[in-house]
This record gives sequence, structure tokens and C-alpha cells, in this order.
Amino acid sequence: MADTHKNTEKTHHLGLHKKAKYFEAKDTSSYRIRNQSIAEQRRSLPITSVEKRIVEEIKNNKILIIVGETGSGKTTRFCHNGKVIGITQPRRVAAVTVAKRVSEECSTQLGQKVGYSIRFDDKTSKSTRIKYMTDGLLLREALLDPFLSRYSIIIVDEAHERTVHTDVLLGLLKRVQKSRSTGGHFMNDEIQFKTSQCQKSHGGLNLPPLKLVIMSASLNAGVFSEYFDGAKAVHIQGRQHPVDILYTFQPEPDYLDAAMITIFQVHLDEEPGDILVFLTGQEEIESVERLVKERVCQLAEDKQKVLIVPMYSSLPSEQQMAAFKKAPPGFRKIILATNIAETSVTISGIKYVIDPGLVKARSYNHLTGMESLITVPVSKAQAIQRSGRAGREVPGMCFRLYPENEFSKLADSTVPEIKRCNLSNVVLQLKALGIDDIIGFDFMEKPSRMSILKSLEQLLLLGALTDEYKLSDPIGKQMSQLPLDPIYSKALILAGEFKCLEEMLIIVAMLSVESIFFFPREKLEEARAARKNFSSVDGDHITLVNVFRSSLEFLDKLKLTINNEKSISKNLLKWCKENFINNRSLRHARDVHSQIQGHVQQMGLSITSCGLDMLQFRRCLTAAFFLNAALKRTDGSYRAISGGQTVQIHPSSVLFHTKPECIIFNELVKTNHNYIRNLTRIDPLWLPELAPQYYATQN
DNA sequence: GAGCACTGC
Repeated sequence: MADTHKNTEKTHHLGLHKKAKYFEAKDTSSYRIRNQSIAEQRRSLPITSVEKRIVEEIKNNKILIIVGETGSGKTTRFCHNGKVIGITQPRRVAAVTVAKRVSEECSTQLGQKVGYSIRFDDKTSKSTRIKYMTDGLLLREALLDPFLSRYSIIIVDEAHERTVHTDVLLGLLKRVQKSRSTGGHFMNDEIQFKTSQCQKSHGGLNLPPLKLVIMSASLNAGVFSEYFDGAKAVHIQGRQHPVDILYTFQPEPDYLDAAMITIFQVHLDEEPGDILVFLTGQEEIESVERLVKERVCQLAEDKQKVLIVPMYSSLPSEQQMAAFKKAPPGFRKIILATNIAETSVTISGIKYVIDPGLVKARSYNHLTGMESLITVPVSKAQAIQRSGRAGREVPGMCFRLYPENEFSKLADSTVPEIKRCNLSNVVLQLKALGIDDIIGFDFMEKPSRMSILKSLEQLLLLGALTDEYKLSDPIGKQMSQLPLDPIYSKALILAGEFKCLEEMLIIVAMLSVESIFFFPREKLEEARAARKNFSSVDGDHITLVNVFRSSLEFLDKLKLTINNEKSISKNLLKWCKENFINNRSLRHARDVHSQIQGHVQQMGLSITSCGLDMLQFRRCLTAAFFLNAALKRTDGSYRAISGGQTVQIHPSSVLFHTKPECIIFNELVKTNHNYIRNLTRIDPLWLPELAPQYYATQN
């Protein structure tokens, strides 16, 4: 009863507080003004004539910064001296879709003149001259070809996103460009040696200069220009429709409530058009979905035509597709989305954006090695990106659920990822590229000295570096070749010695993907029962091995009776559903598994199994993950040995109820508590025995 | 008793 009353009161409240009261309409919003002023200040050109100009600019400049929504592909219609133009993207899906579009525009078959290359999927050939790829992949290529000799031009798209890969790539490209114009003197001896061999095979030709184009949607081109020694920046006006930005008069104490009110205000008062609401996570989306559904029922019948669609990454792909479907005639679609709708997916039909201005972001404490997910205010750039989602097809509106003076207090842009993550992988790759002075490396934005030192220390403990902090041979070299977290690469090398490489390959594949199990709220008991079939008393690692092997057995049996690819994957999907396993994650794990298997075979490691001797496997896990050990306290919590933090077993672990005395774990994440995930029980005496370099001096 | 978003020859 009380609930109903509350609800009607709120609905009423909506009626009273019309737009003009609740929101301050900023028709001459800072957003539009800013767009305008760029157009005035810089020589902005309509998109059709821009192409010619850019080709001209690339001819005349070694480096060019292009700012604005360019419509990727416009700049890539030419190439020279039989070399390749490489275009990098932060995301796989972007690399694929842009490549497809450009190859269609050129009327060529994908994979011929225009192709793409991403992990697990290479659509290029000898005749490919325009190659789209992920930036991470180009970094990997640089390990084999340090001068990127195949490329004449490299275009880095979406540079404003400042992912770790983009930042490292920019540093590398700056260096490669300098060395290609000075004949390679810039690189150290080892790389010069590699290059001279490489050049011999190219008939001793000197490499032509490398041209760079940096594309950024950010309004702040200055940082890129400055980094590339005052490189020329060209501004291009976007093809966005105007978006009216509306702010609240007062700060909203409860942003979910404010979001609810706004959803209904738009639905009842504004003309047709879909609504996109930015929320922070799955839980929040589920609860808002329930609340909206409840309140819709209380509306007049002709106002009940709404379609509510949740959208977040861990949603099974069939359900994600629902967000892309058009709403039935007369219906309004309301999409409740995480950050995924900010850049990763584009949903058509959106006219209204509701933005509480918050995001759940990963932060990393390099002192404790602890990652945490915290809800923080978005940056100005993020808020602008979000509001832009309303103006892709028609003029739109964006409701920011905070006052305008709060907007001005937001940070201009999000802190680049390289300043808030574990750098072990970055450091290892730079070392493998022959860059020994990591602290002196010309990063666009330098990570803290502390976090670099911490990574060097970790790599030293893993044996990837010598006492002089040089890449060790063979361990460090092998580790750098594997596309894995360094600690997983080390685990594979160790597993070769422990004769359980087969099992460890499965583990690193399963740990490298998103969550394998899922526990839907409404079928929790069923899901738990399903997992019991795979559970091991030893912990999550062996449980994951059991899942992987069971799925392969099932797949093999299927292949004996059916030879229709489609029907096989349909059956596998059914098997996954029955077992509450995420089909996408499992497929991804199979891909990682076969890729890494190829790598370790090439390295000459022999893939042997420990059979039923799980003791041996657990000892190997201990030798590999000794840095992540924890001891039980009397109260049932745990103490992480290396960092000293108090931690708890994550409820998703098979050891949640068992609580063994001593465990090793793979992940330490702070959400509501300090949770450790993916555990195996071990004997504490194994630690000084198997990791004396770390535990011999400790107690 | 619980899961922001990306990504890797």
C-alpha cells in the first residue's frame, strides 16, 4: 500500500514539475557554443571537400592531427610505393565494420585491397594495401618488425580514448618515425641488428619515412600537437545534429529517482523518439528496469506503449541484440545501458539521453596491487560523448541530472588508462622492443615512477628480468611473446617443468576471459546445482579445467554424429544454457587456448598432462601464483601475504563455504569488500619450498 | 553472499 502511494505521488510530482521547473534549458548550451567556436576559429571545411585537403596535408606533413568526427575511411583512399596504410582502432568491432564499409565503398572484396586483422581473425592478403587493425595488434607486430617496415602511413583513430595500447603505440610510433628518418640510429644495437637483417631481405633498401596521422574526436588537440613537436592540427566539423543540454536547478540527492522522474517526464511530454539512460552497472539497470515496469502499469493505457531494454556487456548476445531492434509502431524504446553505449555500440533512433553523470571506473593502487571498481563522476569529454548520442540522426535533447555549475567542475577528460593500471605488461613489451630505460621513455603522459618501479620489481620476481633489469633469456623473451598477462605466461613456462602444461593452458585460457559461469537471480539454485557437476574440492582452477574438458568432450561427441557446423554450435549453446555457462566466454576461451597452444608449441615446450595427479598441478599453481597467497584468520577472513590486506573469498568461488587454511588466488578486487577470486587450496609449506626467492626471507 | 568498459601476430 505504502509503495503504491509513494509511486502515485511521484507520478504526480512529475506532472507538477514540468521541464521548465525541473530542468534549466540551455538552448545556447556550452556544447553548441563550443562546436560553433571551433568552426569559427579554425578553418573548418564541409566533409566532402575535406578529403582532398587531408591528402594534401599528409603529403606535406610528417605528422598530422585530425580533430573531429571525421567519418573514418575518408582519409584512406590512397596509398603509395606498394606499402601498406595501417589504421588502428581501440576496438575489434570498429576495425571490422570500418574495413567492411571501406571495401564496399571501393567496390573490392574484403580481404583484397582493403582488409582487417584482429586477434583470432585475419582478413588480409598479399594485395591488401589498406589494413584496419586493433592498436594492440600493431603493438604485437612491432615485436617482430620493430621499424614497422611494411607501413608507409599509420593512422591512429580514436586517439582521444587514450587506452593503454594507444598510448604505448603513440610513444613507439614517435620513436619509429624518428629512426626511419635518421636511418635507424635512434634504436639501440640489438634492434639495429634485427633491422639490418630485415633490410637485407628487402634487398637492402632504406625504409621510406613513416607518416603518421592521429585522429581524435576530442576538442583538445593541443596535447597531441604538443607531444608530436608542434604537429599541424586540422579541425573538421562533425556531422552531428544539435543537442539541447538541460541541467537540473538543484543537485539531485537520489540520481536513480531523478532518472525515473526524467524518463517519465520525457515519455509523457516529449515527442516520439527513443530514450537512452546511462546507469553504472547491471544491478542498477535491473532495479530501474523493475521500477519503470511497475510505474508504466499505472499510466493510462495509451501511454503504456514502452519497450524497456537493458544493455550491458555481460548480457548474452541474443539479449543484447534486443537493444538494436526497432520498437513496434507507436512504442517508445527506453534503453538502460552502462558505458557500453557510450562508445562501443551505437543504437539508432535515440533522441533523448538521460545522464546522471556517473560511471563505474577501474582504479588501481600500485602500492597494494589492488584493483577496485568505484563510482565516480564522468569527465566533461565523457558527458559530451554521452549527449552526442542523442544527435546522431535528428536534433536531440540531453538531460544532465546535475546543475550546470557541477559540469564546469568536472575534469576535462578521463585520466588516461596508463596512469591507473598495472604496467607489468607494458614494461615487458617495451623491454622486448629493446627499450631499456622505461622511466626515461617518452610517454605521452608518464605513469608514476612508483608504478613503473613496482612493475619492474614484479617482473624481476617472475624471472622475466635479470638483476640488471634487462630482459632475461629465455624466460623473459618467451614471456614477452605470449599475448597474456605476464604472470600467466610465467605459469605456462613453469607448467612445462611441472609436466602439467596441458592443464595450465586450459587455466590461462579460462582466466583470460570474462566470467564463465552465470548466476541469474531467479534461477540461483538451479545454477548452483549445475556447477556442482564440475566442482572440485581443490578450488576454482580445477573446476575450470573440468568445465573446459567437459565442453570439449561434448563437442567431440557432437562432431561424431553431426557434421553440420550450425547445428553443432546450436547444440553447444543448449549445453551451455543447461549448465549455466556463458557460451560467449567459453568460445573465447577456446580461441585463446588454441592461439596460446600454437605459441607454446613453437617455443618447443612439450604439452604434457599430469593426469590425475592434481597435487602436482596445485604445486605448479603455487609456484606460479606465489605472489597471490592468503592465510585464514581466526574470524574466517584472510590475510593476503604480500600486501597484508584483509580479504574475503568471493561468493562465486567453490571454496566460499570450505574456507581452507591457505590459498592462492588470481584476482583481488575491491567492490563492497576486498574480494579474492579464482582460488585453489594449497599447503602453506609449499610457499617457501616453491618460491624461495620470495618466502625464504619472510615468515 | 555478488559481476564498469575495452583489448592482445
